[in-house]
Amino acid sequence: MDKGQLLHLFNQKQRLLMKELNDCLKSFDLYSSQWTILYTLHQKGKMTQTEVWQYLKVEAPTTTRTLVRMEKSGWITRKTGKDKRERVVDLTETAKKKFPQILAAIKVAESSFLSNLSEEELHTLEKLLGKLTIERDEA
Amino acid sequence: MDKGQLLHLFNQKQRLLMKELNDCLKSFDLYSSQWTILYTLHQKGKMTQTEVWQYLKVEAPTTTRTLVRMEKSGWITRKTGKDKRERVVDLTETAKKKFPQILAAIKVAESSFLSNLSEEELHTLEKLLGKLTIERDEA
DNA sequence: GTTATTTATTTACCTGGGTAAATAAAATCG
DNA sequence: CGATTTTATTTACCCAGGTAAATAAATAAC
Repeated sequence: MDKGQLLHLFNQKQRLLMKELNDCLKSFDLYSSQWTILYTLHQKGKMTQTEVWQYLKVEAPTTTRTLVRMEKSGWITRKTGKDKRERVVDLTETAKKKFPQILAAIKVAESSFLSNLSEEELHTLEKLLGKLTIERDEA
Repeated sequence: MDKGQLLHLFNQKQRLLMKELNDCLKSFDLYSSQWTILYTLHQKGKMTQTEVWQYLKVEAPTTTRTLVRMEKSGWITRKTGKDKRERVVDLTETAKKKFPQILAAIKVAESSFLSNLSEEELHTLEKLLGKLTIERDEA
């Protein structure tokens, strides 16, 4: 088995998915990463920025930048908490109101992307993806 | 099956892989996308830029930029062909000489990433990834 | 042969992933 | 309490994905 080819395929499909999601979010003035955060906040409610990036496993500076953009475009608020170092992030009313529509559009795109897989294959894929790892030297 | 969660996992693993590959390429002053091009040129020999981006399914401007960087850092040459619009891309001697070492390092990283999958699971994963699609309206 | 169209590439500008280093506030240590 | 260390966030700067529009050369059309 050519592992390089397999991982190349993996990358290409990921880009294809991102492209499709961005396309589908375009009409809402949203981008895929922003949607991920929006969805997370909708599920979990108020979070500090650290909670956000740790949960999404994205680096802090990347998250900061995306959150700043989302604040500017009116999707979230970033209020200073009791601990004045931290920023508490929350959805705006507008975001909450628009959420169902966006979710519906996303679900269409996601279902389309996965449309050739049976329920069983979906489970298999999830299981196999879960096995992909980087072995890190533990100190 | 929560498709959103599955695709989120998909993204996270892809980022993990990219991170690992970039890490492993760091000592060669290379980046994952540059490696992909380097590998392609090693396999296929001289190519025009259009052949490169069409083969890798990456947009032309993205490819141009990466190729310019690779030219600057001495991995490739970009010569004007008979058709003066096109640029023919080729590996430098340095690149050819260093190639085996880099390939070896990459293979270690890739094998590590896939180390929890059996040969059969690798085939299954490839098959499932191949089924991921975006249905485009055909004109 | 001159004009119009296509094709290859580039430029300018987004978003978004990363790292390294700088703040600033809280917590800890002595 | 004052000094040190930790923690949360930000800033600056990479690389890399995308789109839209501009060149420039080749081709096609007239």
